[in-house]
Order: sequence, then structure tokens, then C-alpha cells
Amino acid sequence: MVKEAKKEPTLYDQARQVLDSKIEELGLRKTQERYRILEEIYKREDHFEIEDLFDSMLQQNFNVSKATVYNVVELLTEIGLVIRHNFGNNNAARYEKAFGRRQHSHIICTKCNKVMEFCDPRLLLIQNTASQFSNIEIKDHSLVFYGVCSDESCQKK
Amino acid sequence: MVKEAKKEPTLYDQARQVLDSKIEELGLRKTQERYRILEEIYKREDHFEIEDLFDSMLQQNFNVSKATVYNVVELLTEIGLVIRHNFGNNNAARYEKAFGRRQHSHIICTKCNKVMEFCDPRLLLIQNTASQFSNIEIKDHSLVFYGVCSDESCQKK
DNA sequence: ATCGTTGCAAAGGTTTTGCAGTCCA
DNA sequence: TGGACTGCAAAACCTTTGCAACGAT
Repeated sequence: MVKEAKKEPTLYDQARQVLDSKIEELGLRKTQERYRILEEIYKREDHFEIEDLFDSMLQQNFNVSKATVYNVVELLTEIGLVIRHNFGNNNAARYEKAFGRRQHSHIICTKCNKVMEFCDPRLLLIQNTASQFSNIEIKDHSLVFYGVCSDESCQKK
Repeated sequence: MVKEAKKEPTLYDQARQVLDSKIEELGLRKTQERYRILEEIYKREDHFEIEDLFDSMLQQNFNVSKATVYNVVELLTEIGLVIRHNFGNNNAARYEKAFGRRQHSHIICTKCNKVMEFCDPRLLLIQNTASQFSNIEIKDHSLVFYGVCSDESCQKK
């Protein structure tokens, strides 16, 4: 008999555990919707809008209301399992999963809206300087570069 | 008789000249509204919303419509006399004057909403790396640090 | 006189809110 | 069962749009 390999927990598994303990800690309830929405978010690799998420759920016959999607995403953002962005593109906030991912910056093509990610340790040096200068304990940051990419497939919107 | 000192042109004066030549270049019209709104923006030292600007104008009996404020601010943003921000605070865009000011980053207190500004030349190094990495010609950037300030006057919202 | 620009109000898009009904604990 | 949560629709909020009236050239 082949030795059974212990499965690595996926990011979703781990995020779900965090959600579980946060729910218990805060005295909230473990609803289907919270886990299903978390699952869908952790399936995605993009920077999505609430509308995108809502549509995906409907396509998979999840039957959630948009209000609930807003509520759950807000909860997940507050407990750090999701990151919220305000890119300049349009008026809708964009989100991405956060658990197990390094803080990273974004480069956005203002023509085709492609989003790329990168890390640069030098940003931490700037952050330290900014913190000293302003006498503010910095909890978070957002660095976005805007430009036009050189992809052949790059087309307006 | 005392020699008359030549007055330094104000930022507004200079911005107005830029607006003038842009208007001519683009074949637009020199309307009261465009100059009045530019003037009001260059009086301000803050990072304001359209609503703030609109209210100030009304208080000074300027009688502009909100649609015009939106239109003019968009024009001024396009020609580089105004910068548009998408801070995380709420859903409304924030603006500030741009002429004669260095590119700068922002530090925002998420509790009292105070906005501070700073420059760090090292950001340019990161930008160069990001540009090479992504093969994108970077035209613009936005760096915002979030934290809670240590001011005595810092109060929720 | 022409036609770009404004003002107003309506429409559009995103997010929040209120409340009745649902279902987790 | 009790109260937190969801679903639905309406409301709130920011921004854009359509069109008649105005006014810069």
C-alpha cells in the first residue's frame, strides 16, 4: 500500500482557519456565505471588483445577495484576509486575497488596465524615513505606478 | 521716492498663464468659471473634494454649477495644474494644486484624516527598477502611507 | 452668428441602509 | 428561541450625461 502523503494546506484552508478563529473571537456566526465568498476570493488570481465577485458566485449558482458580498468582503478586509485597493481606473474599489502573500506594490497599465505586482525592499527604508519624519506609526502603504505597457495585446480598456 | 519692488508672480499667476496658453493651444474659451475655479484651488492648501470646492465657491457667491466644477477640475487635471488622488478614506476623489510643486508622497492618519506630504528621492530608484521589471514606461505614481498620528488633537474623523 | 460652455436635472454606477425573514448557536 | 445574518429594494452618494440657454470669439 502506498504511503498516504499528507496534503499541504492550501491558502484557502489557512485563510479559513483564520476566519474561523476570528469569528469565534468576535462572537460572530459561521455562515455558508462567509465561507463560500472567502473560497471564491481565494480561487481568484486577479484584482477584482465586488461586481466581478458577485457575478462569479451567481454563475456557480451560489445565490448570494450583493449586500452580503459587500458585508463579507468588508469583514474579510477588516481581519486582514483581503486587501482593498483604490486604483485610479474607475470608481469601484478593487480587492485581492491577502493571506500568505507578501506586501507588494502594483504597476498598472492605464490603457489596458493590466495589473502587475512587484516587491522592492527599498520601500521599507522610505517607510522608516516617513515614519520618523511624520511621527506616525505606519501600519500600511500603497504604492502604485502608472504607465502604458508594451504588450502587443494592449488595447484601450 | 522708494524704488518700487517688482512683485513676484504668485503660483496662481503662473498657473493662470499655463491655463491661458493651454486654452489657446487647444482652441478652448476663456470663461470666468475656469479662472475662478483655478483661483479658488490655488488659494487652498488642503486635499479637497469636489464638494468642498463647490461649497467654497458658493460661500463666496461664485454661483457655479457642480457639473461645471467637475468639468473644469477635469480639464485642470488633464493639463497638469491639478493632481487627482484616490485615497482610501471614502469614495470621493481628492484633489490638490500641482503647479510649481514637486512630486510628493502622502502620509495619512486613518483616525483623524490628516494628510502630510514628503519627498524621498529613493522612490525614483524603485520606479526605475519597476519600469525595467515590467517593461512599462512609467508616467506617474502614487505612494501613500497609512497610520495613526500622535497628535493630541487627533480624534476619530 | 457660431458653437463651445454652462446650468440644471435626470440618469448612471457604486455602496449603504432598513427591515422582514432566515438560520446559526 | 433569540439575535445575528441574509436578501431585497430603496436610498444615499459621487459622477456623468443630455439638452436648452448663455456667452466668448
